[in-house]
Amino acid sequence: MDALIRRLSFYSDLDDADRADLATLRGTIRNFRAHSEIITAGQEMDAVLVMREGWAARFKTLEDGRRQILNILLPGDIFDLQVLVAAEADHSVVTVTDGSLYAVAPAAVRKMLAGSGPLTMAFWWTQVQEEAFLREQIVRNGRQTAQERIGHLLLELHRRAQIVDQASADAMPLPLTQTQIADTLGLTPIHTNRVLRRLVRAGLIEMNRQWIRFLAPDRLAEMCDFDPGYFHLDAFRMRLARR
Amino acid sequence: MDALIRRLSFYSDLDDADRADLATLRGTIRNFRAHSEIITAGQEMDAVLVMREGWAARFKTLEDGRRQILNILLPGDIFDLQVLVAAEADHSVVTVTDGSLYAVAPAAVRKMLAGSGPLTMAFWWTQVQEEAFLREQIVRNGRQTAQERIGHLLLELHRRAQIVDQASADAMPLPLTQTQIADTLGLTPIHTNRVLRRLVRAGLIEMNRQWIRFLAPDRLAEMCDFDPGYFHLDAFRMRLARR
DNA sequence: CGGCGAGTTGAAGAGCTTCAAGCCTGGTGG
DNA sequence: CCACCAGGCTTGAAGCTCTTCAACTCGCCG
Repeated sequence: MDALIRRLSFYSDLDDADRADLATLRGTIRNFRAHSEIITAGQEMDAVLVMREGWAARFKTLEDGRRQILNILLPGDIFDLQVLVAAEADHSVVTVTDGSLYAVAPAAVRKMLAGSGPLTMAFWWTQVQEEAFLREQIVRNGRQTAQERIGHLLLELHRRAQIVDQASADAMPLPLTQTQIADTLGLTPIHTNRVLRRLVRAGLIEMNRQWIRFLAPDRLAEMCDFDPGYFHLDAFRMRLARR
Repeated sequence: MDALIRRLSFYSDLDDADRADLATLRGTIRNFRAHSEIITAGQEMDAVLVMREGWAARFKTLEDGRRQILNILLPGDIFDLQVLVAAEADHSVVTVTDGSLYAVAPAAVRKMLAGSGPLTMAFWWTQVQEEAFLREQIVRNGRQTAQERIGHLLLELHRRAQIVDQASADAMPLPLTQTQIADTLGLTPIHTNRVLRRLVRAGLIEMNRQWIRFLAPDRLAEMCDFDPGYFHLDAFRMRLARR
């Protein structure tokens, strides 16, 4: 549960008792291969799933096959806390890479959420953050140009990867295909490709099939109006300090 | 707290004790006029706000003034449950009409959430639903045409208004301006206008500045691939029955 | 070595935006 | 009481971003 501990610790200083509580939540580990559909919309859920290793993507498809990725899931991300109250999934999840996840019994999670300690608050936090990612996704796809969207998404993923120790200061693994990026940003793969090439030619990024390097992160951030305030990282630490 | 009770009751059968608990949550009533900014991004939050009467809209603006509405708030909607863990708002809220809201102390809400009764579950539910609305908004704006987006949004609002008794079977008050609809759907007001007129000419809807009537709801729903499954209404009732 | 998935590039076309102008309605003040 | 003004709605015309259709390349795995 390394990525999860790492992520929760980012918000809340967990002591040994908290870590022990977290251990009891662990549940079973399930491995998965790339491109497998872990959850299918309409399916009845029976466990809370937590990403352990690898990347995945929430998505919905329209009748005629158009696909929209809602959010990318990184290690440490929790999906379907909604299983606690909802019977069926309203969207699907597909894996991007090989990896593994924890499947936790809803009852254990519900018990943990009834508490009020640092662990509970940290969990709440991941949910608040997840919602902020969705909101940012709406702004990006609703009001930004293709170039801005791509830059913004890449910077968000980089920051999120850093939080769980999966990225260096100016580079990270990027296992997404250009089609997946396009489906995230409401674009066609063709246009996504053209814009990515343009960013490379402009000397802003460098990339291959598995990695991306940010050559001028500040210029990129300014170009696409990226302000990581919605991560609420500082705010939370301030609040902790205040208690 | 009529709309809130109405909404929570839709998911969970609240008995008198639950209603009494809810009453203690009531907090203070604040009135507002149309077009006032209730919450400004970056502002520190001190209360959980619940819509009582009137409509509002969450939104974010980019540096250069482009505006994106994230979600429309109807009576019974709860905003900023995130105040429980986050210090500052990451988006703004502006009112659409005159109205009023409840301001509830975070401590009271936190206590309520630590429970596990029908009231707590119903609150969780509103949050799950809210997240589903955000996801649907992403699909709409990412992969649907202007005409589909508009039809889909109108049908969603109608369904939500019905839940809190603010709409009849085929009509509802619609206080949004075309510019606000455009800002919700990532379109220009000009194009929004053109498409709305087209829907009217096609005999699908009838509207004026304050009202909309659905003349052929089924045809409209089919045209824009509207499936209210993401409201999770049935799923929840099933789960309740199962306990 | 053959084939498949992913990436790349070109050319034509559609949907939506931008710029521009006029209209309608409700509220305000002389 | 009515003229005026502002905000919202409506319509036209031109233009740009992104899409669609098409073809070709590259790298990898069987």
